[in-house]
Amino acid sequence: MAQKKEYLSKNQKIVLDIIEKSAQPMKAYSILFNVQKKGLKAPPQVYRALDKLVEIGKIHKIESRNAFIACRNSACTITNATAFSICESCEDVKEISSSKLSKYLSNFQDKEGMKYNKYNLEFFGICKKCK
Amino acid sequence: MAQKKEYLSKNQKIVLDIIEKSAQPMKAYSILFNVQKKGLKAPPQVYRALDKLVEIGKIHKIESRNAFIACRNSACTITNATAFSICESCEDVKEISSSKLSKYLSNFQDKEGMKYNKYNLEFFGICKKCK
DNA sequence: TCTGTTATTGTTATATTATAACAATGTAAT
DNA sequence: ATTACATTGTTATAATATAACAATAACAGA
Repeated sequence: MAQKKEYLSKNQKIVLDIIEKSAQPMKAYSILFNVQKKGLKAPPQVYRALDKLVEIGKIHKIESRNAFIACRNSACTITNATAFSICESCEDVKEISSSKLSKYLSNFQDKEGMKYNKYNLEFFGICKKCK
Repeated sequence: MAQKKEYLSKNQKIVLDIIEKSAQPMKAYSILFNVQKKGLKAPPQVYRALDKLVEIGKIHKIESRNAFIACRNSACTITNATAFSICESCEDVKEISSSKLSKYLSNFQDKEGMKYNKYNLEFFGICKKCK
């Protein structure tokens, strides 16, 4: 599950660790604040790590929130098909893993028959706790 | 089709006009630059208009690009179910209107049976022109 | 018409998110 | 040792967005 962490650089590990420990998406500058004790002092150090981690699928960016969440899939390489549920009240975010949904969207074609190699879907609502 | 524009305030009309004239999504500060001749001098004036226009569905925000695009639906009130195709080469963006897709997503339930009142979907690929 | 209420606008300042540019260091193969 | 390449460190700045408050306009009810 965490095997691939071995291939990560020092800074990438540090940033991934802090995101994985968080139950919720973290903002870049909140990450920066939290890793300053580990020696990462400047934004580029954090953003570089974030870029790489997104690229390899260890984390995902929640675009509507400018925040980053750890990927909980066992494989953690799915960077091209992401879906999230976001509670608009408590801002709780969960990754949705529905093979039915991902099949449907991965096979989606538009009117001109164009297919896509990547998508990101964000659902919004009020979660059970907040209801 | 443009009936509802009557209910918009002066600044809202100015901002909507410029976005509607653009074939592509516009960034907030590009909008600001373009409306300065019309008297809107500061970011808050643009962002307020953008917020309102998004709220009433006249425009949509492309979250992955921090840009705003005019809604081409006749009704222009659909603010809660949006889907876009984005070319990663030329950055061309089109709103997808597929009743099949919107039905599928509007009815989607997660594992706990939770339904959502809103979603935003962004597809990425290479458009025909760029291929 | 007056008056209170609400929406809209104008304005300054500042917060938040993200990248450019370049120097320094580490790593690993030859 | 030398080269090549990835990673890190650092400073500065760009790009995106909001807070806070004053001024004005729009408008309904007394």
